[in-house]
Amino acid sequence: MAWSIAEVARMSGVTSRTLRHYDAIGLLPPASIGGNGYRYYEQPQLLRLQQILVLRELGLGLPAIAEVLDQQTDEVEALRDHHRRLLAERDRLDTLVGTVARTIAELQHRKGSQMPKINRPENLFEGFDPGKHDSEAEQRWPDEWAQSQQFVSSLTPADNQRMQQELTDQLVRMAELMVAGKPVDDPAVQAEVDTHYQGVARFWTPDATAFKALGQSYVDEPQWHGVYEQIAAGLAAYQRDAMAVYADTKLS
Amino acid sequence: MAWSIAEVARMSGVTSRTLRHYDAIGLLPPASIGGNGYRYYEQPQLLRLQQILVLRELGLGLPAIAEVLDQQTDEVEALRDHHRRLLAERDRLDTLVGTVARTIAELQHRKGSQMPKINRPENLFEGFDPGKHDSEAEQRWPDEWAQSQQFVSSLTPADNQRMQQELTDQLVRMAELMVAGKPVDDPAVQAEVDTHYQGVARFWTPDATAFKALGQSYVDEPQWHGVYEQIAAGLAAYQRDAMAVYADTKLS
DNA sequence: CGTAGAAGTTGCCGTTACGGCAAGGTCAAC
DNA sequence: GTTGACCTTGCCGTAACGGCAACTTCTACG
Repeated sequence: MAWSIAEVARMSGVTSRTLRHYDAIGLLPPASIGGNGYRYYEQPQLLRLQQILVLRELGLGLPAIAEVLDQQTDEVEALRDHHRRLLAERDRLDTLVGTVARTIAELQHRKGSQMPKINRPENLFEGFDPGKHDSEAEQRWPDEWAQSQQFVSSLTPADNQRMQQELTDQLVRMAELMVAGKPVDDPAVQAEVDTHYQGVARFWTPDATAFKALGQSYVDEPQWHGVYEQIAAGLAAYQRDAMAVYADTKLS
Repeated sequence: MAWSIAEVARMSGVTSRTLRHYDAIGLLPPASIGGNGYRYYEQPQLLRLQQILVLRELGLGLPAIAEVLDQQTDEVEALRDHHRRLLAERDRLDTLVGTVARTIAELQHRKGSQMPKINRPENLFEGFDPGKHDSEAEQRWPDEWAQSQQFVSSLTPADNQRMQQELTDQLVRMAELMVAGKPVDDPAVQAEVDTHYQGVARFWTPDATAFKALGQSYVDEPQWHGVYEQIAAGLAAYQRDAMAVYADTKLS
């Protein structure tokens, strides 16, 4: 009784592609090949296939399986050899697992303690006097300055509280982008600048030059600079650069 | 300062072939390419290469490394992912190691129609009468025999208990070596025989011929033979052969 | 200034055990 | 005769390069 390749595949659970492969490497030649080139398998081939699959389950390589089944190598010997390699490989993975785990722990430790730290102080705007800054803005854009002052005076303490909260959120998000290494022209960073711009626009509407000057003031004005640097080192300059890009691409 | 590919290879310990590969897959493009097609690297590339090698040491794939270094993926996230895969693979190998070991044991069982099982009976020396054996030794080495008997009579029951414990340990270790397929001239086996020799030397000091005869007696004398075979089938003959090798190499 | 030798380049094959696909021939049934 | 299932060979791809071949370029030396 001769079986076709698909029948053997169904009976054994392997694919016909695999059977062709085993034929190609000489591991399991069919019992006969028809005049049409078809492969036909019989009982001995099925037995051999089962033996192949058992050894394959153990992770033995196909050349090693062939040697064992062709009696060129003692089966126990081959398996002991294989066992040693498995042990070595498992031990290697074992130490690797430990190394990777320690690396993860170290990275998290470094991130949370030493390197680019992101703070979120509660009293960020404590002692922040609105009149003590923006002196340059007051001189260069007097109309807008007056408009802005009028808006500020209309705010309730609760309004102030909420806006400070919003701003702190924005700063922290920006700091995260900076720590993540995003360049200032990254879309995510620019989206954050846009949020900032919308916030500023509630007070007054800066053009490209004014917006860049505002960014520069975050670095120059000690009060603003202190606020930014309290969040994360280098954030003031990062914010200024991001705002400059925004001014150039969206405001001109 | 620009370095050629071979200079970078020497500095970093990788091959130039690897650097070309990293260029080909876009992982580490050179800083510039000369009109002659030569690759030239500079400081930032060296830094990136070091980062690549660190992550490669952890077993991370090159595409994953590229994602991490290009800030497309969080490093900790990638490593956690990698850690999970490593754990799964290690566990797979772990079960495979057990499966292969059991298969080897089963094959040996079938092959010798005897189980390579190692027993550790508590009553190994129960009913063991020192006077009922070593009859040949008594005749061939009467002086040493008398000396040995004198030493035996000086032992307390606690001494006897301890020495039986020691001997059982030795036998079990020897059985493990046998089951592991070690040949009798394997260093580990010979080290075990040496321990055995030191133990015997507390009673008397056999030469090569006497030590071989002692080993043979473990096979011939029913009481000793029973002790060895209770530990593992074939252990008596294995011990004898190992002792013969030891006598030939160390005692003559 | 010509040439040898070192060093650079691209490109292709091989590694493991197949998976997937394409082009084309064959078989069985209607 | 046609259709659809089944078969064939053959090539590409996988991970991370190693190795080799064929060819060009740089550098030092007599």
